[in-house]
Amino acid sequence: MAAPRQSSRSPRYVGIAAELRERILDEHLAPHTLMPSERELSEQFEVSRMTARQALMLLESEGHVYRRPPRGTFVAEPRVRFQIGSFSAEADRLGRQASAQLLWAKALAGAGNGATRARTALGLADDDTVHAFRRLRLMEGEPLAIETTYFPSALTPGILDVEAEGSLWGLLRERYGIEMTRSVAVIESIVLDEESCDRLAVRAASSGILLTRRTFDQDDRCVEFARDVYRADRAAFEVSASVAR
Amino acid sequence: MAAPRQSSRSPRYVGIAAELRERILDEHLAPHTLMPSERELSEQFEVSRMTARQALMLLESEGHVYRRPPRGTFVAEPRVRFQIGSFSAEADRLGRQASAQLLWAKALAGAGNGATRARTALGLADDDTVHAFRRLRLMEGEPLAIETTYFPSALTPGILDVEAEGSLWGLLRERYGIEMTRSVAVIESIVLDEESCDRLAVRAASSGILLTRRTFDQDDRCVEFARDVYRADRAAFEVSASVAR
DNA sequence: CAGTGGTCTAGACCACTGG
DNA sequence: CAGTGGTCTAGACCACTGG
Repeated sequence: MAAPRQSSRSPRYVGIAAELRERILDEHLAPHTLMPSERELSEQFEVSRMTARQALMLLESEGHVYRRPPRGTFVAEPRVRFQIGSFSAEADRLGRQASAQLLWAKALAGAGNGATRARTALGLADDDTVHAFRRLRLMEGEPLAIETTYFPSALTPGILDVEAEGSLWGLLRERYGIEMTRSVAVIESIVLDEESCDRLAVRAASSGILLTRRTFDQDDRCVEFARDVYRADRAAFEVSASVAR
Repeated sequence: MAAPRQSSRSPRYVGIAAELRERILDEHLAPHTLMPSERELSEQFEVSRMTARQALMLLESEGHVYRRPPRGTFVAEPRVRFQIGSFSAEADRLGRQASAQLLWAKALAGAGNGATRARTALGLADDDTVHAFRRLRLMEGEPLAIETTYFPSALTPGILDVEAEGSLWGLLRERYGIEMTRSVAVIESIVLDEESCDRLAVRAASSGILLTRRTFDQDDRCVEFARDVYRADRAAFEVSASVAR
């Protein structure tokens, strides 16, 4: 029940995490390799299970391992590098299979539901409606992001009736003659909410990257507002910018 | 010593965090307002201190509160929005005071120390040297980022002897006639290492945003490689991109 | 010196999975 | 049914700060 001497300066769990991290990196442990359980670690390092647990939780937050109760803790895969606004294109470039699972599609009017924010971003009036899609995006069958996309209803009649398992931007081009030309986005680090964690198959309160995007067409109209949530342990973003003078 | 019924579906600490989050948002608690201590919460909610602690740690990871032992837990400030490659410029735009604290400046040759990686990024040969700076960047006196910047030595003779408290890009322009024109960057979510946490005055293993950047000049030579680490709770990035066809 | 968060112990019960 | 991680208890000692 008593705590022992605090002889060394850095906590036990940090040292245990460092040793496990070294094992993963130095021995090039393959992704999905099973790690020792919390109880095994607590015996090996002669600490309580809560301390062993802290070490594994640190490694998880770093993206080195992932946890799948009640199966165990496993070595994680490296991150996928994305460019703004092109989940499908980036998958193509990497030679991987991208797909989308429609969660919902609806027309939004009035306030609330993100409709107000979307209308503002799209430069619409208060009584305009928007068409909205929420889709789970997967790469090689693994869920990586949840995209919520808003289009002005006036520009996209009938879009809600189309199957939305592929590229929405492709649909805009082919069906509505709208060419996306540039995007402006904000990227930030967030904690994922409960629903997102479920959908993305990560544990509660995992770290995520929020990308909020406005996309403009050939006439420089804002034709898309999107709020995309990515798994922070699996995604990185590549961006380019010209330097302001 | 025994755990109680697990009657409701969501954990106690999530509910406690939700209630505290609501207090902060609904009552518009001012940044730096003192929150209840772990011991106070454990009494109020009739849970053990470890459970109250879990709730506060969740709020901390969300950026709603920050902790300053042994003073207590406080309401956090909102995030600052950055553009790629312009700490000083963005501070100007926001009407805030930016500054830099030089941590070190040196010439790097041979392998290791990030020199190999910097040379590769800058397109240099193995026997070229690079000039490197590490600086703590502050806004209104608050540390927000640690920048590590590499320049080809051949292009920047004598740069190590200049005071580096201001804009390095300004220095390049005025002293070396180098105009930065565009940047390519990768943004990802990381866990901050021990030294970075110390410098940025956040707790061990806090979440950070890593921005790795290459910047090109008027002749499209890569003249800068940078590895910048931002506090995830205080920074967001605004980027723009043209759509690939 | 009172009070804080950080770390740690040595247990407990839970839902859930795969063999 | 054995084993996992998730949650939780009821304590403990620590370094450190501000009054």
